[in-house]
Amino acid sequence: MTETERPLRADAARNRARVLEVAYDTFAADGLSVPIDEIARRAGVGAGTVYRHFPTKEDLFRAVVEDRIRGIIGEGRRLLTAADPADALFEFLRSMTLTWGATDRGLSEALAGVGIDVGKAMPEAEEEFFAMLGELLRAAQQAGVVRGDVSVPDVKAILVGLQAMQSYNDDAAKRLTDVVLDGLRPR
Amino acid sequence: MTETERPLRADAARNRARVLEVAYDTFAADGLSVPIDEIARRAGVGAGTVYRHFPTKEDLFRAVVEDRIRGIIGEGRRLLTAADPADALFEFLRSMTLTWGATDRGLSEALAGVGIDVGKAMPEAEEEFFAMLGELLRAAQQAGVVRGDVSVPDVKAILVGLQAMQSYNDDAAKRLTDVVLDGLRPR
Amino acid sequence: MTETERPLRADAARNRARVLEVAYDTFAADGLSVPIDEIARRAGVGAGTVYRHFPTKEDLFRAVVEDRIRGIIGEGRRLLTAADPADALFEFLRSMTLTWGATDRGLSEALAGVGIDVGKAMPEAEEEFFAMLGELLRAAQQAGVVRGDVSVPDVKAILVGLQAMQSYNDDAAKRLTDVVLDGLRPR
Amino acid sequence: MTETERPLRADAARNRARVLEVAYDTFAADGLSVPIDEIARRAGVGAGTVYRHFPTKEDLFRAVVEDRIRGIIGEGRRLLTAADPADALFEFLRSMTLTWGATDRGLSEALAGVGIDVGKAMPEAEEEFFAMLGELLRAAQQAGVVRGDVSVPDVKAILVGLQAMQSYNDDAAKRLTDVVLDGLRPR
DNA sequence: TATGAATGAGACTTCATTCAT
DNA sequence: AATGAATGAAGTCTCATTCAT
Repeated sequence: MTETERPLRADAARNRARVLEVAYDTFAADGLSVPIDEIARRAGVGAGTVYRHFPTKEDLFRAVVEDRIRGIIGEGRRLLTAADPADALFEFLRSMTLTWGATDRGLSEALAGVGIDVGKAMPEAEEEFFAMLGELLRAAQQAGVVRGDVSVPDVKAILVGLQAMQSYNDDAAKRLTDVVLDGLRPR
Repeated sequence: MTETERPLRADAARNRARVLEVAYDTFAADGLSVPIDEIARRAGVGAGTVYRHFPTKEDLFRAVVEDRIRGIIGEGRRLLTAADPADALFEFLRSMTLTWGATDRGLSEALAGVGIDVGKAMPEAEEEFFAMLGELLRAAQQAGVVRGDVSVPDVKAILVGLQAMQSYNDDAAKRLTDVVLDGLRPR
Repeated sequence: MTETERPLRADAARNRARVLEVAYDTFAADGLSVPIDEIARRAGVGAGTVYRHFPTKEDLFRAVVEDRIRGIIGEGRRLLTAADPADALFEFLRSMTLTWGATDRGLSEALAGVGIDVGKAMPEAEEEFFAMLGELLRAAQQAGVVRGDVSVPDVKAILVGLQAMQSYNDDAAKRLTDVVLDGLRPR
Repeated sequence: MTETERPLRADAARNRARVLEVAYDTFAADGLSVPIDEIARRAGVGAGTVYRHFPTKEDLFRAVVEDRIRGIIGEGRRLLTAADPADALFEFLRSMTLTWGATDRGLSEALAGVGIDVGKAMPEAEEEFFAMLGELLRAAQQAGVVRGDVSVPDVKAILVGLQAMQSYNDDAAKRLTDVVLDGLRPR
């Protein structure tokens, strides 16, 4: 019933994957303001090829960031089931800050709304992300390890703050993340 | 000790001050990516005049941000003497986040290292800023209201995080700033 | 006499016809500046297929326009035999302007030499077209309804003017075509 | 009371004039689709200079075409007073077609609405142009040399047609302009 | 043969910086 | 010193044409 999108030809799929991979790395290393031409150059393709797969720069952002966010959502859900639900939220925020944030500048920018508005560009992913955060938050609150007056958008705001802190000083972040997160615990 | 800088002619000084003032407001409102031409236009001078006083855009950033940082340093010292030293650090961070941060986009960007690297661009101001932060921190630690294992760079990192949180969601920041700061208190 | 062109395979012939048909409609509706990719898409074939049958965009123009011109030539000859020869020229110019011109932007452009030079691109068709026009003109002149000092190229130029007038203001053209054509009658 | 637009600096005025002059010639010779870079190159300035004086391509069109149209309006008014009012309209259309049209492809395109919509881009000039045409038409109709059922838009449409005819075949136009215009006379 | 992916030369536009007036 | 005009290197995106599959 959905449109049958025929699979990409092998070479095209390879190129698309290559562009996406290069875009991942480049955005991660240098942020979202890298020129498309630079990405094309690093991928060893013409600029037109990038534009064939991703008609605007925002489409490329979307593809990269959406993939990342889905990975993050998966990570969150995995923690929900695998780890102690009480600690899952803390685990998640710690991992987002110290693992993902430390290696992906583009992702941090996207989450902070710099260069792309995730809510507008991919509302579904945003929604799923918030839903997942909600589950983590609820579990933590029910276990009594997080204050009851904290909302999901609050957690997102905290995350943005943690990532900014991490970008600014990775070393300090390693020690401070838990300090900040402690603020979320009931007194 | 210092180079002999002949004093500016009166009109030149006036122009410099005017440019700086306009740059303050403009960077505060629109961030650091505003074109120089726009600043010149709003200041009612030619672009060349801006470049005479500030040979590169970064020099203008530096001047604006340095001035801001000096203001902030003053604010910190004032709190140290005027307020209860125990609360001065919390007061300061709250004010930086909710008052300055909320009205000065350029400053937030600068503190977060977007567009300019404060440590490299104006080491002296950075140093004084850190010194002031150190006094606030020491007072708070001596009063026993802040954990002993927190360093000055840690406080700066916290500040950057708070401002990013504020930029992202002003509403949440109003409630969460104290929550985050609570994390700094001894358990 | 002619080069031995092996007949197209059935499916190739079908594709060629399909492309041509889509190109007709598309050029008619949107003019000659439509991208080839768009035509390929609408025809349901790959761009390469278009280029196999028409090695350059101009070749496609040529094919479309030549076909149109052959249709027009047929129309002229039909009028010569079916209608009163004296009125056939006027009928023809009226029909070209108000019927063909009004529905075929690409044809108007082609006749006016925008995007393609018919005389250079398809001399044979041009020649036949002129021959047909000559017959219409001669008949009209012999009937005494057109000035004797008007040549075939003159009639073509008049036609181009009429079509431009029609493109510019269809409403005015409906009233003015006969006014302009009146100029051709002997005083 | 009106904004005081300070006069351009001498060198800027020279450059602006040079760009405009080159644009005149280039548009006249090659039509309105010439790249801005090409105009800059021929004028011996950087592309940025063209954009300083004419922020968009349409602004440059406007400047060139508006100047031309004002010239034309002047020509029309001159004919109204200098020549026999009865013949002024015919003189004007003849001149537009055989003198201006023959040397200015860009103007013909503009009048026909190709590349720029004069009515939208410079409504005042359009209005003045139509007003002037109206005066010419009224004078001719009062003198009894033009049919009473012809309107100002009709005259404009005729003009577009004549210019297209001229573009297509200058030689024929020389003989046919009067033939076409004869159609406007009462029978 | 058909496909549609890849190419790469531009097109328009912006803006930090330099320089003639 | 001040002015604001000029420069030219990007940056985003389009499209006729070629070519691997």
